[in-house]
Amino acid sequence: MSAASTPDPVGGSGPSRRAELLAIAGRLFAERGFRNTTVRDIADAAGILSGSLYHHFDSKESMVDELLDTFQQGLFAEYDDIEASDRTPLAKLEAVIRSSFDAIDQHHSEVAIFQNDATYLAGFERFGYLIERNERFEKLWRGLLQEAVASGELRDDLDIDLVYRFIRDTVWVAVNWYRPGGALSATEVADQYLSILLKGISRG
Amino acid sequence: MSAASTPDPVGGSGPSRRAELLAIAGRLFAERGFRNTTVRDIADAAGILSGSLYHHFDSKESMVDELLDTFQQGLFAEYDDIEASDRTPLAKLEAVIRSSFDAIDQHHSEVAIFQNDATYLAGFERFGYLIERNERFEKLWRGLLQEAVASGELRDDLDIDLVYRFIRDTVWVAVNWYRPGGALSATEVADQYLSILLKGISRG
DNA sequence: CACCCTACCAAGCATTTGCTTGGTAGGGTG
DNA sequence: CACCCTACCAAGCAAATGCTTGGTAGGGTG
Repeated sequence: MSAASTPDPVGGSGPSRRAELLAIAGRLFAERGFRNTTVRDIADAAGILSGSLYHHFDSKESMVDELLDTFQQGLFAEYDDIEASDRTPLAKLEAVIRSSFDAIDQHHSEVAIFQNDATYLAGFERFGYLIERNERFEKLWRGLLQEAVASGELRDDLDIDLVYRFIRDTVWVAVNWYRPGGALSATEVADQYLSILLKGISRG
Repeated sequence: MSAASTPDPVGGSGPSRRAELLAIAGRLFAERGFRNTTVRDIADAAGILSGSLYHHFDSKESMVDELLDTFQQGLFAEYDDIEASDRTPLAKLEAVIRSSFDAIDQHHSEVAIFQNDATYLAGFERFGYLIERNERFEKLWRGLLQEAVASGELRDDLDIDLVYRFIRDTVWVAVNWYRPGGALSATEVADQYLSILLKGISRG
């Protein structure tokens, strides 16, 4: 049972079978939730028997693990670039928000899985990194908010904790209705979201 | 097996055992999700054996059904009052939002269950009413928004669909972090949310 | 041709899950 | 005391679920 080979043992012809299966699993996890997706569901969707999945992966957990870890690494790389860039705090915040809508567009399954199952998964040692990264995430967003208040770009009469949660939720919850390839592009959605967030919806 | 008696067969001494069990189930459903809460979990939390639950309820589904249906009836009664009241569209919208934060405070479990499991449950005939009420909900909120735009109270340069989802999500997602009896009261949270929503977070 | 490797099948096992069945303790009522 | 009702227990069943084991078809390589 060597099984569960390393991610993409080869490097030639199109998406490997392993990558295909992972994408299928991701879609199902995103739709039904991790715990409510059975290995038989995944196998059925792939046209194979459930046992055959274990030729490619150690366990069902390994699949989400790989999906979430890979996705988050990419996202944080973008965040780090933005944080290190030369902009005002508010401009950084805007960039981070746009980058997040982009993630919803480009990595829809992973974002949905994270939104729905991270709390549950974080309860296992294996997924301890979810907690660490969540703290890192919160520190970054909250920090940008505080700097933007300090720099005078944002109102100072609001509860920062509440504003933080407001923004975070508003952005990420969009994964529940946004569909890649739909009427509005991720950029258009981000534009309007930022307009509402910054200027409000009331007239004048 | 008459079993699964009508809600609260008696009418005297404090919360009936049945009501207690329902509250326990609600808390667990809210925490872990409906499908991830087993009847044994509920029974354990209540200090009885799982089979004993079936003296009070027909099925696990009956429990969520009763929880959600009862809650929604109350909520829509409030919405109807507001809609029928004598206020401007924007004032109605504000009232509806405040009423929703109140629901998060007073019926935390039910709101959480609805947020997490409504999509899944709506797939069953028994829960068809969830779809109907969702349409009614959407019609009401969206209608108020349109009227408020028409009356000149709200900006007219935004995508109404997007604004609708923005508000809806922003309000209800709060159930994930708001805790009744916490630092901020539901009213205080509603105040700040409305301030952000209407005026935005940017300065000036 | 012999060998090996990838991707799969066929069968099944242990555990968990929702629910059923038949029974019982204990309090109230005639 | 006889009777009944509520709230439970004890035991277990059928289905679903994650995963294991041993095997095989088929293509590539020496």
